[in-house]
Amino acid sequence: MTKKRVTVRDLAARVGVNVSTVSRALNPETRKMITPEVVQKVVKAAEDLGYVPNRVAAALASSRSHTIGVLIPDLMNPVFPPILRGLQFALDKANYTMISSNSDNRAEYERSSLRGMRERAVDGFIMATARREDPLIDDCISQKLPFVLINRIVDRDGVNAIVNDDAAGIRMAVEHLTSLGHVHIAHIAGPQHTSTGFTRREEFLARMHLKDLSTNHIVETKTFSIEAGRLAMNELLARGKKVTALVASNDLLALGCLDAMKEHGLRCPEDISVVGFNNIPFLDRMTPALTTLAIPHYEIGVHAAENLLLQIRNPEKEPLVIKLQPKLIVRNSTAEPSS
Amino acid sequence: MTKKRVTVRDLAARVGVNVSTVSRALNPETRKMITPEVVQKVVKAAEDLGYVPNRVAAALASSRSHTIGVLIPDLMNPVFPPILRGLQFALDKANYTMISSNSDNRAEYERSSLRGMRERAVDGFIMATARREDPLIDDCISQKLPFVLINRIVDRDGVNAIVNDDAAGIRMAVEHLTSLGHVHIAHIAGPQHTSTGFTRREEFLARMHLKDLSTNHIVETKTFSIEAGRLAMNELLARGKKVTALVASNDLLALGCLDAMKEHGLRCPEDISVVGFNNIPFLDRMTPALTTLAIPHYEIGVHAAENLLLQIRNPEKEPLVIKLQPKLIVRNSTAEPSS
DNA sequence: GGCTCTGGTGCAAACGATTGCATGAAATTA
DNA sequence: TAATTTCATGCAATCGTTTGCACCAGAGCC
Repeated sequence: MTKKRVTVRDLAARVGVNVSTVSRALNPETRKMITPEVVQKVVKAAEDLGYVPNRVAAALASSRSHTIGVLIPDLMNPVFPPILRGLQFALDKANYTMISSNSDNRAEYERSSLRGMRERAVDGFIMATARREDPLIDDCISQKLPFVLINRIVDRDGVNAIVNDDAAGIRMAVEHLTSLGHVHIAHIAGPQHTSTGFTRREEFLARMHLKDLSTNHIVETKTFSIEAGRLAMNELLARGKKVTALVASNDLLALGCLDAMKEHGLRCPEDISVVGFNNIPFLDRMTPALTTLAIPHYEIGVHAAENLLLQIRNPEKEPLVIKLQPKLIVRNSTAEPSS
Repeated sequence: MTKKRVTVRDLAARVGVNVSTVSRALNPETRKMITPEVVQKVVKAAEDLGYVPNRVAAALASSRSHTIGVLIPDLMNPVFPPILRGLQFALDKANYTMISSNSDNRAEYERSSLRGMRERAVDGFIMATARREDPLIDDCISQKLPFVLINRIVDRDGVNAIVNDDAAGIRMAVEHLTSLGHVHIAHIAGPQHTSTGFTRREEFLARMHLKDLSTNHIVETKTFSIEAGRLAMNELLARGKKVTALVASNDLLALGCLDAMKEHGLRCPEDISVVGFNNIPFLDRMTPALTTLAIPHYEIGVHAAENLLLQIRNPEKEPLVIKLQPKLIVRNSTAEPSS
């Protein structure tokens, strides 16, 4: 009537060995302890009986769930899907799965997500939600939970992270604009509590100083979003100072800037050149196509997963920060200043 | 030295009750069996000791993992992130989590994903990967696994699904074009093994027949992708027949069509009007901004999760198909025929 | 005041694996 | 040939919950 689940016990009975032998025969890591011929038989029995291992039981017994948790601040931001693909690719190879959660940037939600994941006994975390000072991450450290940060990093060190080389990116952006002849360059800075927003702004300042250019045209935003970009640009324009180019802390902000410019009857790149950051898809089809910095998202995912797995296998592993290089993609939202 | 995990046993000892009481006190569904005062004490002890329940053990014991599996065909397609958000929203409320997997449209991968999820003892599935005839789904049915289909549906019935009303969408698209005065209308049809590609094409045929318009201009693609759209459009143009408008089976195909048109020196909408399907983000910023059909993605996710949970709680539930209405978004990739 | 209910708890058996240790036979060595 | 090592396998405890059933005291009933 009620066809019960097939368990290792059933396989053991059928092959005529102990469950422990079955367990070892089925687990690639312990398979070598068992006579190939027995392994053979066990595998066949498993197929015949349609055995589906119960990873939940395995997780409980071994206290390794082969699952990791992923915290994403904003799934609607197109940078994340490719990262998730990269993660999945690398995790698959190691027979791990992920449970992911989108926080919409709400710290409280991140905390409860993390808790939920811990309850589900994940073996580690990938976090893309880090703020520069983040109690959640301090908790993870003090509780010795394995994790790796992506995109955003914290101020303290001793953590594993795979990030974009933000400073290098801004350097390229500024270099690009100045080489076109721009001197009145603005910066729409992202949230300063995130390392991305902060680092990009810092480097912008540094580069501009180096070239003896004015850094008076900086506006900070509260979030990385189109709307925030629009508001910031409105503020910048309201100041009435001369600006012929701007670098936005990311593409969404850049889009908002373009919207605000349109509202003010300003053209891009004729009146103001704009460069973004992230190279999100489809923006090459806009008019103007956005000049931006491409980031190897997929690779970030792959590296993050690999790093995390290393850490899980060897908790003593030295923390590692990998900075991947961005690439400047010049399109037609940037041009020589017309004035 | 090694601070052990806090378990129900510890709480029981501290409060001076049996573990079963602790378990019942902590579980909202059984809490009412216990004296409020005892519940109180247990909860306090849990907080004091920093108890983190082990859902893995709970899942094993109760054979309900409170986890569902989600199969996505192409995470890079912007329709999916909002669906995932909708899913997460509805699952959260019920204290469920999801593990999701992106198949890149590979049936083989879907099969192994599904297997992996079953091993992880998920309580049900959300599948966006369905082909019209899909052995994987037949398997799920015969094994009585709870699942709900989203976006795409299978030919057989008796399944739960939350889909867009594709026929209605195409109807609107054709209506829009004919009311502008178009008569030479082409259709770039998506893969016919998916219900979306198939239904949209069928309805296109039906509508055109109804209006006594020629249906000679149909090209089918193998995938829903920009590149496939480009190739299809090239083929259509190579036929050399007069076409003043086209409806693409989805936005990605529409983008490909626009690319092909550009290569051939054709303008949109002056030479050919184009309407897409899905309303993916940022396409309102292109030139021309794409006329398309908006689909309530987030709601699809919410409904799908709710439906699945219902099904999990009551396996005898009657299968339900919900069709959500799309909305025509007219932008400037469509205009009156110029000739 | 005896008798049935009832509702709160305790007991102990699952759930389905993993894994340290014991065991015994075969293989190696002296 | 005896002693020793090695290797494949078995034994049984364990992981941390859930949950059916037994139990008992007090409440309600006649």
